[in-house]
Amino acid sequence: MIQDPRRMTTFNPNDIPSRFDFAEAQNRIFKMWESGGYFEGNPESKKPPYTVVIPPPNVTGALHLGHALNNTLQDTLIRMKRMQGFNTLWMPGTDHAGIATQAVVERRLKEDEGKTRHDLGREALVARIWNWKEQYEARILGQLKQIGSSCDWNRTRFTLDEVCGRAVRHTFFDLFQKSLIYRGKRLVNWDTYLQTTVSDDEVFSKTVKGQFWHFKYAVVDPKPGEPEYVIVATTRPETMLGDTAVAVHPEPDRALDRVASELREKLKKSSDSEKASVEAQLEALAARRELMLPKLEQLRDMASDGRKLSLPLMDREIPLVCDVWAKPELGAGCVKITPAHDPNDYEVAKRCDLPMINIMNRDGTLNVETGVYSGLTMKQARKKVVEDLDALQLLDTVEDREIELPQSDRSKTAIEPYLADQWFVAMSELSQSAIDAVVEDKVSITPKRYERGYLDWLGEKRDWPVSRQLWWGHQIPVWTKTCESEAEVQPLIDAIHSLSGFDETAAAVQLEPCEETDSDKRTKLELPFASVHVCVQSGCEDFENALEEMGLTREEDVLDTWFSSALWPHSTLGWPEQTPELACFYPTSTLITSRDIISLWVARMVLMGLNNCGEVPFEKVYIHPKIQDGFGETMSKSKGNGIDPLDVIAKFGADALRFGMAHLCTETQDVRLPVQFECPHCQHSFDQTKKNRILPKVTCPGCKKEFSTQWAESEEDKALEKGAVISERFETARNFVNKLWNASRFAMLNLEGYEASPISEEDLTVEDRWMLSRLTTVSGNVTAYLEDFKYADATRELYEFAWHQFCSFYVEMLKDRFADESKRPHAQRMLAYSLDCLLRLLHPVMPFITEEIWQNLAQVCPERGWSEVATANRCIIDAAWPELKPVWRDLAIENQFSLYQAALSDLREIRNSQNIGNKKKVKFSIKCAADIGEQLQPLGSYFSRMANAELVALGPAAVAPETSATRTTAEMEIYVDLDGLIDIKAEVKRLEKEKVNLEKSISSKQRQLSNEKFVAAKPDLANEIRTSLAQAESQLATISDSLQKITAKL
RNA sequence: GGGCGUUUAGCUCAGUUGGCUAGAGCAUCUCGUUUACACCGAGAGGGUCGGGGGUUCGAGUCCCUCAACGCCCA
Repeated sequence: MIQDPRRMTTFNPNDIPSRFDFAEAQNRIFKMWESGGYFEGNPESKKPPYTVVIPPPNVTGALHLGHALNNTLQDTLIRMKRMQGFNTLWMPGTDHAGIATQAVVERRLKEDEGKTRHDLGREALVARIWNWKEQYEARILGQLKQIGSSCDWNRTRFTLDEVCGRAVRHTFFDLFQKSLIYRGKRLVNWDTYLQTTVSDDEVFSKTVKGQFWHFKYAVVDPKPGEPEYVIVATTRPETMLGDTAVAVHPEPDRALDRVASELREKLKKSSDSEKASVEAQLEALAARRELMLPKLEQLRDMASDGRKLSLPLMDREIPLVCDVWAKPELGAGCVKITPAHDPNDYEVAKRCDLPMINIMNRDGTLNVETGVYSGLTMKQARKKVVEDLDALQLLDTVEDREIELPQSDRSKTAIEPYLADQWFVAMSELSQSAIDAVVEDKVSITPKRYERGYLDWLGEKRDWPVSRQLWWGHQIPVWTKTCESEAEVQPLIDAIHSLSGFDETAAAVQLEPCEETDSDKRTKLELPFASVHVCVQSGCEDFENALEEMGLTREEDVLDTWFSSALWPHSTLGWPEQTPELACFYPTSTLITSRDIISLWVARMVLMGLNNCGEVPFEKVYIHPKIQDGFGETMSKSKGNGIDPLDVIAKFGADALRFGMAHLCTETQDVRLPVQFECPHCQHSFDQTKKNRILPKVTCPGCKKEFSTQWAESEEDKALEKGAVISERFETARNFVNKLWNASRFAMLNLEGYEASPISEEDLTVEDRWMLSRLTTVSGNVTAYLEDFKYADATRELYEFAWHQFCSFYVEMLKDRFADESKRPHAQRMLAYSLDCLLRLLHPVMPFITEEIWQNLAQVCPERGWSEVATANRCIIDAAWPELKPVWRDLAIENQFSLYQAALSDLREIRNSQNIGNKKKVKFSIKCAADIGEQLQPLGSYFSRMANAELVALGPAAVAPETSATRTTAEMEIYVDLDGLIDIKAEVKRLEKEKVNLEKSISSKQRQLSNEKFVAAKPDLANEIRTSLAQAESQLATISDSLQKITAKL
């Protein structure tokens, strides 16, 4: 009986339950680690640093299994590094997730109170979002801790907190000063519901049924021979109100030639099934060329001649222009140009210097530019425009057609291309730096195939629109005043410069000339000359106030959420302050994330890290798989197939969740995780289907009772108990936890009387040496696998070793030795030593159970070791990572042991096929070469425990008993004496099968050896095959002989 | 349309540079409560490696092609 200081109770191995009470242990152990300061990175430490920054989860909601995977992998890595003696820091935090969070809170506001954000006002809405954030952040951090994440929680950051805010402002100021940030009018994706710009990444396109409308635009004063109308086609008739031109192709003949030659290329490559269709297209094109080319050339000439068209409904003359955007192979070959509402038309307008007319208000209704259509929604306007054109007999034809409609991922409403003032980051130089970092291998991406997407995306060097018309985010630190005339500009700038507090480190000035657009000219008599923008550093409130007194107003927009995320690796360490943390932990070591944000986040972190700190933010990036459900669909709450990690933890435990996650994490592919409902009444689990996963309540097929799901809304449904959504795939891991727990329980029960002492090499038995050899190999492999992010390989190796080698063989064999007083002390030391190593190897993946066992082990054998005995670390979390002596790796011993394993497995198979009860002891002989006999000799006694079989003869002289079952391996013949027991038919059947197998194998080997080219090319391999052929032939002879004998008894 | 990935046992996945009878877990079947563990132990059955073609002495593995599925970018 030993006092246990942790529990202030008496530790008795007999009291250890046969199952690990993970629910109780997890919280207790996590608190112990946290209060012990084990998670803390120390910037003063002399140890080499190892840093990981968490991909900050969005505060929009709870974590899902993808997060569980992501954080398991990070924690596994950081725990191994901690044990390897690094000064580790895993930096935690959450992301404010701008539009996503604001959209969630706004939706709730609308649903619960019927209010919009404008009813509430900026300050009140932001306060509400902060409230939401506090709630969800607490939940998210709680989830991360439940998973076991060993982050340095005292350093938890939030992308919108003061420290990150300072970094954002500093960065913005720096880029502004370098003129890498500028303001301009651009066509943006406008979400009319949220009334904000959304980035390209937040837009997805949906294919819907629509129409393709053809209109006639009259030619103004056509010359003789010229058409009276041109026909244009569109899927969006209402946009014609903003048309400022119609384009035709400048070289229709060459354009048609190019299309034709592309088709011919395609024809060469296409399969038989496709050929007919491509040929038909070519013919149609040729016919079209015949028919249309003169007309297209005429239109081109009209355009060059400056001919104008009359835009119906608007009474506006618009030019006919030449531009390559027009497609001579389609329709009438003319395309209407709406620069302010279509990305392609916008480009045309820039090339042809066309006016741009904005016809939309921010809420998606039409503005005053559209005259009588003003105030209508797009949908209403479409109907009216079509009707009005029809009434004027300008509607030509209408075709049905599938169209791609851009949708906002945030509001799920249609996106309108919209011309707006936006702030941009110029990407040319910044992108190049991030490209170079990867090309020069300063940042390595694993798996390597993801490099390409990263490089391609950065290679486009598209400027980054960073302003968002939101209230939740970092407000852009720019104050602006518009100057009506040139004369005002310099005095204003002078005045700003002479303000108290102005200096170049605190404020920067940009002048933005106003772009002339046709629209501006017509709506305002006098065009303002320019805008003066002043960007202000943080901590200059007085200066800001002074600017406002001068009549400058602060930009209302906030920054894209990725702007602050891009700074995460250095902002969290305190940059721009030169903190000890920054000096110690930057650049960080490894980033572990998912592939969908390689460009959005990873690439931007690299370029911002280089810009701000002059060094890459991390050396390695590991991209992990994505988790899908059993149908290959991504998991999400909105589909009903999302699994809450906490449900998995509640049912299987955090270690099982983690082991299961790591076990799934293979390099090549995404993983499918079939999803089940678990009945809260009878714990029966059954597969989710696409049908039942969207129901508010489900009937359990086991107990026939109903339970509710996440969709329950009615009072009646909500009153039902809620069923969890889980996956049975974690059972394997849970069973493994149990196995480990019981193996260690066995150890505690048998370590009574343990006396610490160095292990004497003389006392090592064959099985000890085998265990040491395996342990050495496994620890080397696991280390290498984890360093290379091969999590699945590492867990497979550990599972196989712990279960099928350590438990099934080594522990079983120890039982005999524990029974022998003289062998007991050495056996105990070996058990303590090998279990100790195994626990360390498993700790990164399964931290809780290994810590619990470690501390229990300390109760029975606090002092352990090999050649030197020392008191084990108090906690396994910072125990040293196992480094075993390479000389222990002994293939000869492993081969010797596998002889025993092969014989054992044949014995067991005979017992089973002959249906011999466990309690019936059998006698058997092994006929083999003398050296094989010598190798088996020391292990011979273990056949008794492991197969209830007594080895009566071993070696070349052994003979088959009169009535026996026979098995052969490459090196041995095994005869089990079955006098009075034998099931002859079963044995005949078994032997015949074996005979067929051997014959198959022999003929395949003979075929190979008779192949002269093979023997010449691979002599070594041929020799091996010769040896194994001889063995197989000898086996066949034995089997045939036995078969003959036994058949005679039938 | 472009790029990447996947297709191996009923399910989820391994399978190094081509080389002996293609492996594991779960599920199925048989036997078993031998005191660490029934969340256990022993054993068995189950695969023309998506289809076709090629290179090779030899292809799950390399090449071409067709098909299906998934993801990313336009």
